Amino acid sequence: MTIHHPPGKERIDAVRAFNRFYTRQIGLLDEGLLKSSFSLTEARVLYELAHRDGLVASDLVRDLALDPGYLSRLLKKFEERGLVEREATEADARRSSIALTAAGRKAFAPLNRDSHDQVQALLDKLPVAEQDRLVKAMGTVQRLLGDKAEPKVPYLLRPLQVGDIGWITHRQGLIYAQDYGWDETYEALVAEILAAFVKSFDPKWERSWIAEREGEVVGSVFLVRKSDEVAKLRLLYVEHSARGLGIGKRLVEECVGFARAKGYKTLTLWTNDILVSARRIYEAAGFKLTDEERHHSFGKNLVGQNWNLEL
Amino acid sequence: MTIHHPPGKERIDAVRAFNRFYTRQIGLLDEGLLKSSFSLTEARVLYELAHRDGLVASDLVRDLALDPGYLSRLLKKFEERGLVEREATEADARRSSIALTAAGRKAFAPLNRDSHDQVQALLDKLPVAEQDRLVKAMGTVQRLLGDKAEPKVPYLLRPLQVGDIGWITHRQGLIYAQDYGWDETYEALVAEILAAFVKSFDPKWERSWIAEREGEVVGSVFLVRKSDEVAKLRLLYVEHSARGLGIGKRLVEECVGFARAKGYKTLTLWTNDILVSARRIYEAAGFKLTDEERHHSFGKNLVGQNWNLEL
DNA sequence: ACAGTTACTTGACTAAGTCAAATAAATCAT
DNA sequence: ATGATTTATTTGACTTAGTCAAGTAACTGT
Repeated sequence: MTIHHPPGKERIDAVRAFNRFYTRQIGLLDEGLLKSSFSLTEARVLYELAHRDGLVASDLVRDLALDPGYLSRLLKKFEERGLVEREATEADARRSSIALTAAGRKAFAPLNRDSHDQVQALLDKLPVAEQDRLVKAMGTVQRLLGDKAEPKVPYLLRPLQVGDIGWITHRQGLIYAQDYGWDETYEALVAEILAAFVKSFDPKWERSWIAEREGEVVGSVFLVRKSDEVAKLRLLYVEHSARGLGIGKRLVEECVGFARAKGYKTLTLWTNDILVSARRIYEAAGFKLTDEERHHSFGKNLVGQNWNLEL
Repeated sequence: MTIHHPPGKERIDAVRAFNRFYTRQIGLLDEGLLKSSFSLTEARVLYELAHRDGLVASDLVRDLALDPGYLSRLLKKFEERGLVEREATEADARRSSIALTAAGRKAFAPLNRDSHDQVQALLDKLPVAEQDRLVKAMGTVQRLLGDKAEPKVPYLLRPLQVGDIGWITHRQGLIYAQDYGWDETYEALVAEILAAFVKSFDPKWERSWIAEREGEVVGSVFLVRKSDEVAKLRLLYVEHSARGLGIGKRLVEECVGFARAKGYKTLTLWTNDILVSARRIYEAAGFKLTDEERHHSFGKNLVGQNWNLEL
């Protein structure tokens, strides 16, 4: 089976269709403003002022992509109506920080409430599970199109939760099918290993590390006990989208550290020679190749390798 | 472990944040139009005219949410510039169907190309896998907010593909954790069953059915051979979002039909008494409860049931 | 047939946004 | 420090985009 990536044109058209769709969607949401005395742009400015402190005109110009002249007049009008106050900043006499007055907040409140209610009405039409999907999908769009502001925490490690072993099986199945053409028996092997891990899990001697980034699983590794002296590292993987953050290295380091702390003498692992980037991580961590054997698995001819690290 | 549904307020705020974000996004995309001689609204009208035939003014008013008077003048201007032609419809003399002329198509082409290129440039900043995620997320948003135009094919059944067994494990793990509080050992059981299914799969006697809706897995069922005479139905599930379409019933019917066709004498299954909606499906299909036993599994006290259907 | 709609048009506006030029206060490079 | 540049904001002079209400002609249902 091959994984289907739509050709570029199809993706571009899909994005354009979404833009048309959302242009209309925003138009519909704006209608809610008609009964207020504010335009969409005014409402956007008020929103920013209500939610952020110490704003200066140029911030608004940049963040809302407004014409400076237009904004200047708009703020002047707000000031005349007593909705905002401007105070010159100490550092730079050209700029003044803009803040809503009590009257401004009072004028904004119904606007804000209407917008809130409108969105609530929109969401209420969907069952909760779909509301979650919607929010999640919007978050994905925003994150992918956003200014790539890297999250403060690039990733975090946590133990296994419900849903993880299925998810990891799913992703590993797809990734190895996509990258190396392995068939569904690899996915089945992952499922089997993970099922056994959960069933016979011994927290004293074993552990899992799930790497999560912005709420999504982007990598994992498992350490299982083979004997009093030997632990095995299993199923290391990192999502393509999360490569280059050192997650693979970190996962292996965690394993090694845990194995040492528990007093294992040897940490062993099995992999295949074609998995080059994983191999580099193992080498860097001090693993030595002990033996190789040809095998036919997952629909391919492969060369399996055992690696050991003496602790 | 409980599954976290953000409270309503959080979801509403997330949607509002997305609206603000996309308002800006669309603003940025519109800047591309500045160098053309068309406004955003004009471009939207031209786009519709270029892509749909036999449009009438009121279609545009409805679909693009325009003011009729504004559109009327806009079309008049287009007509004067020779970009569109209007022809009275036979059925209704008030309406006339609007079409781009050759000159209109020529004027639209660079506009269209610019928009295409702009989106392409946007997408090119992302790796292909993320482009796919973006398109998929946009599709989800559009579908959930859209006019609920039910797809023509409500669902389709297909056999197992790479990625499915992990996905099904993931979803079943989460759903049963969410609905009944079962722990991760249930997910492990699903993984184990599915791994075994793939490993020992005998296409002559066994089969899987995956229900897919708009490209997403929404349900599944598996039939495995226990002996020459007995087949077992396993792991029936349907996503909450896809309930009410008769998918569960259909999956069981497919199983029963297959078992009959293969000459099995008995179709058996194991379930738990709390799974009420599944039980109804089994009863409707003619299954009889043969025995029950209390057991402690998945972190709960449960009553397991065996059901049989004599074929 | 005729009351009520619907499809579109026109007139009379106003709000919204643009563009260029001006001003004043920073910053930068000697 | 000094002059050249840049940045932040304002102002003037516009154009465009969009709204609202009223009007006309053609259709629909009873």
